[in-house]
Amino acid sequence: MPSVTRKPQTARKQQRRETLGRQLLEATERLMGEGLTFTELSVDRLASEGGISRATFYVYFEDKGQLLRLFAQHVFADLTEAAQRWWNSADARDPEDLRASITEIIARYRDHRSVLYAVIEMAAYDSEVDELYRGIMDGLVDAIAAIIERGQAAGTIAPMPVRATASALTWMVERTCHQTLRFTPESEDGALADSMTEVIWRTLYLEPAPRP
Amino acid sequence: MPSVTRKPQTARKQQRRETLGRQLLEATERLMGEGLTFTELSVDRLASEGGISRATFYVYFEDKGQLLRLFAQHVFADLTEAAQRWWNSADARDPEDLRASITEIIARYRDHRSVLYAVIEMAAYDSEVDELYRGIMDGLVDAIAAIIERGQAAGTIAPMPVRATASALTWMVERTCHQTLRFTPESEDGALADSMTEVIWRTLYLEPAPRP
DNA sequence: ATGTTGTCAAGACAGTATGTCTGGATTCTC
DNA sequence: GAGAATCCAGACATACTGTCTTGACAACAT
Repeated sequence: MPSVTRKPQTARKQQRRETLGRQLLEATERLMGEGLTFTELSVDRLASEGGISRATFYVYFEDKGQLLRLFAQHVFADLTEAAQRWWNSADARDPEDLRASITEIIARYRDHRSVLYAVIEMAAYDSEVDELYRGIMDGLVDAIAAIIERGQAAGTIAPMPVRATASALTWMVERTCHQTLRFTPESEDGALADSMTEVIWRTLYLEPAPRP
Repeated sequence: MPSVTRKPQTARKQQRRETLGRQLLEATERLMGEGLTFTELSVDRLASEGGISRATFYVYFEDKGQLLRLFAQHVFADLTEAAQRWWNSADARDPEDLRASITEIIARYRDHRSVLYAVIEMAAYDSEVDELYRGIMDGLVDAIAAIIERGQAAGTIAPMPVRATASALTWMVERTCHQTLRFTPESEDGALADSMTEVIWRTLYLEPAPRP
């Protein structure tokens, strides 16, 4: 039978889990900032850097994957918030709005690049992380698909395969951020925003012209 | 001193390495076809499936990474050949040419998806594989950048950040193939080609129209 | 103050992988 | 058929994972 003398302290444990999560997030960012890969980080190294023992780590987390999924949820919440700005203003057809939204997404991506890098890394071989990441990205694709459909209904966006185009644009932003931010300094983020804005703008909003 | 009685048989060894490489490639595709991840494949499992012992594997290959880089070189040669078709015909500004090129790239990508998936997977945490992959992709970006520059010089392509746009389009194709081909059947490759053709066409060749 | 409870670090443990290195068997080559 | 190359089976040291136990310590209720 369950304990009678003391109520289960799952809430307390949950709180502790989150505290440790924050500590370990900082530890992860520190270690990855030194050029280490998340895969290369052993649980021992990670726990030590976070100020706890390996045994304690396993009290609160199943494994590195669960920890990373915890990190990811916070980061994705922030990133999705930035993306929201885009699709809230998408119907306005204002290129400046679009550019500002893309700029915001790039900035958030840069802030969280350590965790995002770890997620992408682990998604490549861990199916649970992969599913989480794909779920998030699918959500973004859906939102853009909705924009395209609204635009087509209103006659402001040309006919095109909705879902596939939304997917192409979404993954373009994701992968370009991922590959570019790793090596280029923040000072070039403007050019990056320009070119992605241009591609999206021309794809979605430019009037079709007769082809030669 | 070096052996006198028998000349070093490095050529022979090299040949054997390639034979084994082919065997192991087939083994890899077989195992990954069963849903296994390249990371999950132990050297032991891989060698057994390829008909050799683990010890023999280490005679011919440093580790799984070197083997994968060997695979990758063949696959990339084939893929680059397909991409060549695009930039050979790019100046012609024929949308049908563009669509045919993209279709060809998708088909080759689908053929080699096991190895490509393994490469992308391992590039995420192995810096040598990462460098190989980035090198290949950089080559593609360069080629597209050259197309854009030629087009701009000829006045057929609008002013835009050359390198960043080339990068965005390249990674769009890469990532969309990667994410889409994993889950959708071959029958949908046509729609995929349509939408990517549309994005590239509109980005590069469409006449600018006055913005609202 | 005293005993109960939750928390933690430390260490032991089995299981699995890696990469290296034997010895002995087999196959190739001259 | 002798000598060399090639292979396999197995042993080895190392490293990491995930589980478990132990003992120390602090919070807390009575």
